[in-house]
Amino acid sequence: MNEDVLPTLEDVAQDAGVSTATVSRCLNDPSRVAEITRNRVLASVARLGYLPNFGARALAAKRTDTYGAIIPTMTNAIFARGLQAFQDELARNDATLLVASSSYDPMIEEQQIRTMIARGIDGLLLIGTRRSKEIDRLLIRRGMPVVIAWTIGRADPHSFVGFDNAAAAAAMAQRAIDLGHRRFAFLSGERRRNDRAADRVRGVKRALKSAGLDPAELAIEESSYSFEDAGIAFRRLIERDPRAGVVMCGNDVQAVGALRMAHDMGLSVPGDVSITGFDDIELATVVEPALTTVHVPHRAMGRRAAEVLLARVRGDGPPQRVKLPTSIVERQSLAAPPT
Amino acid sequence: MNEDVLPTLEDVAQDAGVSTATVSRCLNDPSRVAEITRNRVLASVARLGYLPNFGARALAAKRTDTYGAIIPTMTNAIFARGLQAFQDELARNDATLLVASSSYDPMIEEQQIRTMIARGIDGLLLIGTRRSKEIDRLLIRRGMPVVIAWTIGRADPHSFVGFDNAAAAAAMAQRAIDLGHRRFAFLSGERRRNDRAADRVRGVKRALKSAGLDPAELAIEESSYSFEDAGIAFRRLIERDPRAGVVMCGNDVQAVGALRMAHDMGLSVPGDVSITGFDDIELATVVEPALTTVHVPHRAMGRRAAEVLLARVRGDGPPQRVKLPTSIVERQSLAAPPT
DNA sequence: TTGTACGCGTTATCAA
DNA sequence: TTGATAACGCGTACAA
Repeated sequence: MNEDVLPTLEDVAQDAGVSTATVSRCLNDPSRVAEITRNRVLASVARLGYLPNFGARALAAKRTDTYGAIIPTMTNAIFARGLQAFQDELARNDATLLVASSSYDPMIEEQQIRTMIARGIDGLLLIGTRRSKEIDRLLIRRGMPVVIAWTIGRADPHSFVGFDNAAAAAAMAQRAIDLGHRRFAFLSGERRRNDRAADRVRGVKRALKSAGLDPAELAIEESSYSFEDAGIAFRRLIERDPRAGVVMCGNDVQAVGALRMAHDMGLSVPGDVSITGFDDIELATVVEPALTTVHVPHRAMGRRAAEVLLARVRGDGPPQRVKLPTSIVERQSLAAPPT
Repeated sequence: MNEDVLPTLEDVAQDAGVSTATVSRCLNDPSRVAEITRNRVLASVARLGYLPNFGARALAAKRTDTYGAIIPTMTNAIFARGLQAFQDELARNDATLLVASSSYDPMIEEQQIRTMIARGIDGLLLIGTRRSKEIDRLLIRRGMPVVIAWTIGRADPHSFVGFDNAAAAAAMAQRAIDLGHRRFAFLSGERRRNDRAADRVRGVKRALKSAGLDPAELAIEESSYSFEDAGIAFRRLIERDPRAGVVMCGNDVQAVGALRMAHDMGLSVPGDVSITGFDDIELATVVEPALTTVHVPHRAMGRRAAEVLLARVRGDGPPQRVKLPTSIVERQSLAAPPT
């Protein structure tokens, strides 16, 4: 039946009665070969079931059409959605996606970046800006095109496709202030390892300050992004300030954890205390009360990130900074404080 | 400063005063080189910041240490968790993960399989068994190690790491029967494109039959895996059989959609109607009432799948069939029917 | 234990 | 428009 070994360019060339160069051209730049020969070659390709050898192609062409993405976790819907959009856009451009998750650990991320570079990726998607100078230098030295998503960094050699975390959080705080709230608490993610979490807290403090409130009075607790931990942190916040009118949360998962704990503590939401989320994942709509939260365009971010990265690799101009809009989705978990 | 080109094996060899073969050995099989030379070589590697060229290595070694995974969607927590575990295990073995999602479309999956083969993966993780004979033949012809997860197929050239979908669903039905239920409805995923969905329905019918009930009376509606669609399908089911005592759902996402629709329709759960889920994702614990559902060991599946695949690539024996246990998690959404 | 030298399957340059 | 052929950078027999 079939040979045991896979067909090579050489085999196709022989079968079609042309040189390997012609076969290669047929595959990579069909317009440069006469239609009649091209048809003959493509027929041979199909008949032999030829597929180019990836290693050989990468070696000769110095590119892999492979892109890397390192995200904090795959199990949060926000990254999953963004990643899916990123991959879809890559696929549309005949590129494939290499994935790793860092568990929000910069050291792990650094190792994964090295691995991916060694894997010959053409470009890299990273989340946020918290990483060592060394690894940044390595990226730059290797000329690796990088797009950073989920945030808008300062000027940088890298591209950015994200949104203003501080401004989005500030807007939500302002909304609560407008409703008459004066006592705020914040249930945050780990700010030390996560610049988006830090930015969100910063945004809220800014909003408080410009409303004439004292940012120093903002009670802050940090928790991991699990329902369980978030619930515990929520209880600590309430214990610290039983009169807090709004507990703003770093993301929707934490907000749902807070919601559940509030329920367990016999607190009504938003009657006794308001709770706000961040991200607007589907989860926000199925809990009771539904979460008032910040809508973030995750899919658009993933897609745009891929576009920016692909353009960069193709050499279309300098790094870009794409700032996407966020909005507040009003549902039931935020209301005016009891009078 | 630095050269514009990246250092090669040659550069390292020159720097360390040895041959390229020795450097290569240092990197791939350190035990085969004297400690003193090895140290010198590794020092050069570090100083020059050498990283092996992926294409060259793949070409010469005929492997890429890259594994593919094609899953229906990244946005369902069950696959996200499994995929994360799969990747973690790969990383532990110095391998990386290539990802694509097929949106439950066999044609898309087929194209992605081809892309991944061309990309030179060493092994492949697929979900379920619904695919064309052709693509299966291609996989076999190329000698591609494949592990199929989330189900236990029949004997096959491929490995399996999954669970018995039919038996798990049957067990849940039996639980409801034991509670006294007699009128069942099933809210399923699209069975035509999804063998796990089909198996689950089959399992329930089997349980009904062996309890002396008529499987033909089981009302079935299909929906996509979104809260919205599932809610609509739930309403159709209730309209078809207003006296249904239990609506079993194909997964937790659908069950939550059903729960919400029941709430909107003024039905109390489990007072007026019981609802069961499948998967046991975190979501199941935060809704009200919490879902009684089938617990599936997603992480273990991902990890074991990686182990099986890696073993297969290393040539450790024939394909394996790993069957993992499932269990029923009793929460609040299933109760005895009103008497 | 180390070195020599060839082959892996492409792409791309240069001629024809 | 097509064909020879030289890289591309590494792994690995085989030899020393």
